[in-house]
Amino acid sequence: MSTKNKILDAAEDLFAVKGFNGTSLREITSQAEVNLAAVNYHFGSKKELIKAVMSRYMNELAPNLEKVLLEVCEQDKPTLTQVFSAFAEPLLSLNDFRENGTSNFLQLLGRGYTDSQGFLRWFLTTQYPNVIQYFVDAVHKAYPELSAEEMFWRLHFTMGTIVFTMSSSEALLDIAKSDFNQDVEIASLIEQVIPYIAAGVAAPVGGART
Amino acid sequence: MSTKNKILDAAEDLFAVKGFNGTSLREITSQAEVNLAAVNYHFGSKKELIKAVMSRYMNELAPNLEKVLLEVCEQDKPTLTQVFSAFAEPLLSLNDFRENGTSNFLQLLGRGYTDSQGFLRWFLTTQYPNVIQYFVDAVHKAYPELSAEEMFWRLHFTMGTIVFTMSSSEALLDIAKSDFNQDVEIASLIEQVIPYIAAGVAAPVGGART
DNA sequence: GTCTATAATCAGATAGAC
DNA sequence: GTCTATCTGATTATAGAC
Repeated sequence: MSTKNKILDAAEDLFAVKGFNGTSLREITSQAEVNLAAVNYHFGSKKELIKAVMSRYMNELAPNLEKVLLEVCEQDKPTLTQVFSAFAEPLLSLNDFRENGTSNFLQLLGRGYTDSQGFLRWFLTTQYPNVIQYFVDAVHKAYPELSAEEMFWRLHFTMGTIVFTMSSSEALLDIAKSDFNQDVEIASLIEQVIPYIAAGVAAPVGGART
Repeated sequence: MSTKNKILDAAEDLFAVKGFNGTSLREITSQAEVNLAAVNYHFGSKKELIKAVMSRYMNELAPNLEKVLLEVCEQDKPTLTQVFSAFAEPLLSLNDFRENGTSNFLQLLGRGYTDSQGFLRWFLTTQYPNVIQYFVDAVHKAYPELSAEEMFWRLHFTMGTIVFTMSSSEALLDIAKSDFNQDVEIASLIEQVIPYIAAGVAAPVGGART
């Protein structure tokens, strides 16, 4: 395996667990068993390394997401559950791409939102605008009564649910195991979150009474 | 104002924006206009300072939360919307406690969950167990069909929604302003999130079809 | 491309004068 | 309690030999 990939793999694992700020290049190169200077040789800087780690996943994921979201859009009257379920398969197939790919990617997503003051949000919206556009279209088709403002907020609530859950998923899965003797996999976690976010987005406008 | 409080105030503001890892003691003391050595004199270490910042809010908030949650529990058949709405008033009253108190506190909560690898979760569950217990009781009374496992997951989804939304609230409020010319306040954000989380927690067990 | 060595900077913490 | 000065160790990044 090339030095570049060894660095990417080690960086990904460490970033997911300890965050971008919390991981030093020394930890990365030592876990990757390469020389410290290799990071700057291959990537130029730590910031570029972070981008490279994220791009590797997004380049794999984006075409698949665009495909399934377009398919949902082509239906006459898609349901919100269908929209959110569409994410499951592309996300889970990241596990074939790399070991723990799904949870690593979602954790990185969470880290990027909170660690680096919006840098990742900028990166995603400028580099992968289609995914976001298709998603908004799909939700709009499933729930046309939702105004643009309400859609904006509810999608961010949803992003929060996913990203936060996944960025603390390791701890949560541990607690679930010790408290309920329940050996939850990332796949079933995704299954559990879908009804939650679908119901949240589908909530009646202007105050639910549930 | 005492040196100790000047440090607490500055630390709080910086921690909320840049996270615990991302804020140095030098930044804190310089913004507080006190000497660098004062932090270690008054608090002993950076970790203790973090605890002190969080405790100041929790000691203010915990009794109020316990009170309103007990009130909800005393009702015959509370609704989930009532349970979550109960949080609004104590949280918003943090704005009287300190400028931007509500959003600062919620951002700190979010930081603590992702920055420091579970340290804050440990801190809250061991130092303020009553709040959590009363909350779980209230939700159980409003939705008794929910099993302990499902409750566990849905409450963490809810925590994610709140915490993530608030930790990126500054950016989100900016976007909302420029995109929709909508001047949203933290209070109306809380109002908007309540139907979302109430619907999510209330989602039918075993797969919603919405 | 890979290495050693080191520069330049910044971190948290502390000793000791006042 | 507050200050200056400094220690110790870690960080990112780079220069230059091989």
